[in-house]
Amino acid sequence: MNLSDIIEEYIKNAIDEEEAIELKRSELAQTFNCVPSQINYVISTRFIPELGFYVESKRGGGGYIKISRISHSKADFLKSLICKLGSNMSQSVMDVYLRELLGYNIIDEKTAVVISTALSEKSLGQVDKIKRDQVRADSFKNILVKLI
Amino acid sequence: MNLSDIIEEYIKNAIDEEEAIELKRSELAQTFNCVPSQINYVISTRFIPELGFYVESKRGGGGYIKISRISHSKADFLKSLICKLGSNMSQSVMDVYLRELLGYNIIDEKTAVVISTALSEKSLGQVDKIKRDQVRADSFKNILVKLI
DNA sequence: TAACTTTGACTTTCTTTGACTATTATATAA
DNA sequence: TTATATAATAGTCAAAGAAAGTCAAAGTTA
Repeated sequence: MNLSDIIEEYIKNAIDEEEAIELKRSELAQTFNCVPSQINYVISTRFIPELGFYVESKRGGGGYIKISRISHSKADFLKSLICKLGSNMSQSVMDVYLRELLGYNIIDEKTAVVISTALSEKSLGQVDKIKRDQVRADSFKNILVKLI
Repeated sequence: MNLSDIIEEYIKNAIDEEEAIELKRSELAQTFNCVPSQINYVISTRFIPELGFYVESKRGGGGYIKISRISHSKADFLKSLICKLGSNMSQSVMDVYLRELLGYNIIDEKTAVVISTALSEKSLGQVDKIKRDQVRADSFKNILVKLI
């Protein structure tokens, strides 16, 4: 576990049951003995909307960073997700979506793993590299449609 | 016994009773006084799913290589199925296997649908027809390994 | 000779750091 | 009271650092 992972865990722990929490970037940085911008790094890689979080902040005196959990209607979510998808999808982007679906309880852990594995770079290894992302997008969309 | 064999033994020893271990590629390479990529060689030749292992890793600071034993407590069924599978699988053959897995309660209905959809002829439509059955076999095998 | 092993140069991914910028609240000056 | 300076925050971005991955050439061995 690196520092970013530790900070991530700390924040998730702090949110826990709450709907949202308010942090002081500089305090948190001091707590973990890192530069303040590392907090931004952690937030921008681990508390993104795709993972079910929403972040607001304010600068200046009394500034803060507020992290909230977001909740969504499942059907709407699936539909809008399908619309959003293009004809290409990398494995990492897919995994982000899967985590998002997980976060909203639209799929369970096992299903996420199955999909991720089925369409991993490894599984599609025999497909031309250029086409892999297209095949993945096709398949993923078909699955989402079935899930509705 | 060559170096790769020794490293293999070392890792197997380290896993021993454990479910999984986390290695640092560079540390291990130092321990055995070899180049880091030799660790990849050992892993890719001796810790493959067919031999009962699966491997995950992460690059960058705090990176690691995690090797897990595929647990024995789970159905031998999956293992023997994996061994049985060839390098080609049509959609209809896959669906037969899925129904079988369903019958043994190894997967649930939803998972079966997801897999079937993910690897349907439609989903793989962009893959050359000749390769579709190979890709499906690869992917299916990877899924089975994950299911263990 | 064919298969397996060892090596190393190059690539990719993820993290950490720090200099510089932008915004907000508060104190001070006009 | 209003404008301005100052301090207190947070944001951005790119460079440096820290792993792991890939691939092909060279070496070994059966």
